[in-house]
Amino acid sequence: MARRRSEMLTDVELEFMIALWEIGTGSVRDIMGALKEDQQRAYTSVATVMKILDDKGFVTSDRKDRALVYTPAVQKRDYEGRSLKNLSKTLFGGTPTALVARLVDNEDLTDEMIQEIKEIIDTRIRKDDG
Amino acid sequence: MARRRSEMLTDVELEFMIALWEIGTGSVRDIMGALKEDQQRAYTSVATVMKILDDKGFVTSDRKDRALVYTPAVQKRDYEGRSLKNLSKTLFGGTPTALVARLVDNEDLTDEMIQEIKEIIDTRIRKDDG
DNA sequence: GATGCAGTACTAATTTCCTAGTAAATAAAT
DNA sequence: ATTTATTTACTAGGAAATTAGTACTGCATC
Repeated sequence: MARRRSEMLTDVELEFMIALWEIGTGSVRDIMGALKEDQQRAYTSVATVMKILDDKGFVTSDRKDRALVYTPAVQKRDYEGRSLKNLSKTLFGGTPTALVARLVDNEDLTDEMIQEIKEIIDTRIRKDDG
Repeated sequence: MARRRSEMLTDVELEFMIALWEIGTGSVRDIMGALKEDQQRAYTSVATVMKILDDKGFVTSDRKDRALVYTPAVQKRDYEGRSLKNLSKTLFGGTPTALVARLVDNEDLTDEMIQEIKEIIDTRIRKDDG
């Protein structure tokens, strides 16, 4: 039986998308340059995965001179939201509150982080009221 | 070249683990019964994946009569935390605050949900102080 | 025109994932 | 005792993921 391709990125795909999001637009060579030290790959590996990302609709490609130049078709913030929704759905019964509960449960969150989170929420509440 | 097995669950593995977490302990037959309507599989499919989960260390197995009885070796709350940490690391620069910011950014969060989240945070802050 | 370089397409090897069938073992039933 | 049912072990095969080599194409330069 078959698997249909997920609408979520695989680990390596995500690495490459992050590199592309950072530089905005770029060729395979550019993306290679934007990859972190520990995730360097051969040129052809990057090219292959970028083509897959094109097939999946995560990027678009345009030819500039000889080289293909890739541009994100999905914005990082959108994908972040998609990831959170996915996680919420699969592991937290679709309730983001349960997700937050588990998050602040984490003992290695500092007081500063908690405070920051509180401010984010409060700001959001004020925005709704005003 | 190779891929190393991730310490994260795959989609189907997660489905089965959720079923097992719900019933606490159970045989392949029990897990099948705990699967949702739209994720029914053949007995042998479940058995195969449960064996993989055993290999990966997510469950332990004990023989009761003829049947193998599986028990989670990783608690759901631990895996939830692991997932959040993973997401935070890969997509939010390791800062949970950025994750929350994106979460409350989601327009289909109701006012009630936001309020609930606020209370979770406030409770956590009070707990720290007291 | 031959040579070299850059880039893409094609191909391939390996591993995991996913699904499930078949075989073998064991127990229950007739 | 033979059949039937249950369960695990073994096996298999296609799809996707990961990595990268090789071949081909187009351009520039000698």
